[in-house]
Amino acid sequence: MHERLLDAAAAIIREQGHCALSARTIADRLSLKRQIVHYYFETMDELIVQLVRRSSAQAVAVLDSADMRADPLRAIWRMSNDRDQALLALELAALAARRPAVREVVRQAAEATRAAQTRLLTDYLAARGLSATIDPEVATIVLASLSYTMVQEDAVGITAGHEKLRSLVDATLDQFLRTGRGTLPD
Amino acid sequence: MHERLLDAAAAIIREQGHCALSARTIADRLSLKRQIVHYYFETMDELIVQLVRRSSAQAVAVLDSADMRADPLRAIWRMSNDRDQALLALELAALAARRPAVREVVRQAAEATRAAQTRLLTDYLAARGLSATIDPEVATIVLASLSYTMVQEDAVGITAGHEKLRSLVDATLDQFLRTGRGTLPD
DNA sequence: GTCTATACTTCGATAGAC
DNA sequence: GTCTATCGAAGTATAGAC
Repeated sequence: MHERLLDAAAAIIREQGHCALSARTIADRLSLKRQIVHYYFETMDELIVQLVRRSSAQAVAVLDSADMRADPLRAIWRMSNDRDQALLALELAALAARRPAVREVVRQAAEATRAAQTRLLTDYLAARGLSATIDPEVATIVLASLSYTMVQEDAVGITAGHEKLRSLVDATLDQFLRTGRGTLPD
Repeated sequence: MHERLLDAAAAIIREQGHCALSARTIADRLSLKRQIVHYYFETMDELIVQLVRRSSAQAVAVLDSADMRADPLRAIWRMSNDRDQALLALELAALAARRPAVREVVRQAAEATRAAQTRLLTDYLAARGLSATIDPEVATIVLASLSYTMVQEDAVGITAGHEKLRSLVDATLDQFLRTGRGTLPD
């Protein structure tokens, strides 16, 4: 039941935003009474903290798995473009900015994801004897930032320029995969 | 009073997030009773719609003013890095994604800002007879995306890689201003 | 214009029955 | 484990006094 409550919480945050998260909305989704939440979690803050820890561990596990290593930049790009995952991460960040009790755990989760992405790219370069023309950590931030922005904007119906941006990123990643380096013209 | 209520609403959203926005928190900030909000605005949705329209008009006016034209890319970069403005825009976008009644007006506001930024850059290039190596609209999205991401992350205490990213963007914008074109190495 | 008063809903959290 | 019952606080909104 512990896990099912966290699943329900994640679904609510993704579908309706973190403002909609409450003991009632979680329990309703499982056709239970809202007091059940307080039986499994002392407070709502504690529930959120555990949700963040679980999501972060899953994301880092995927990043550290073997099938990300063939094309790490595109893997990061695809992962950050995963709509469900991105919306959850965005909402958790917004939540953390206002809620002291979950701030630190969200900060740690975000930095762990960033570190795993950077490690993935650094290992790729080292294995091929390449020296990057851009810092690997900066590259991961740029990719994550662009994809999160597009997911966020898509949710509002803003699409101006998105197709062109996706084409540019795809072309740049293709070039990187073929030649070991690429440039984003400005 | 109409304007003061909108000012208070904007301040609450910036400081505490859009979940904290209510008739009560707005009125409290002005030492008034919460019912005053319903005298000036039929519903909370209507208040938010008017706040979005006002903020958008102000932003577009700044972008269309003469002192942005000397270095448009840096102007866009500085503007998107304005903490107060960025936090308000991010919260309004998050709010719009979940609140049908304000979705359309936020979408229009965001596309108006993007169009004004793109126009600024396009005019700059045309006045100097430059042809950009990157689409102006895509350039504005990249700059806005990177700065919004850093503002958002700063609010949570995430700082990994931010200094390096700011240095890279600064160097790239310097190069663009000097030579009329620049490259973001990847 | 701004207030008091009111109605109804949802929130987090606790106590205690079964 | 899950429930009913209850609390105080906060939410939107309306009616009506001054």
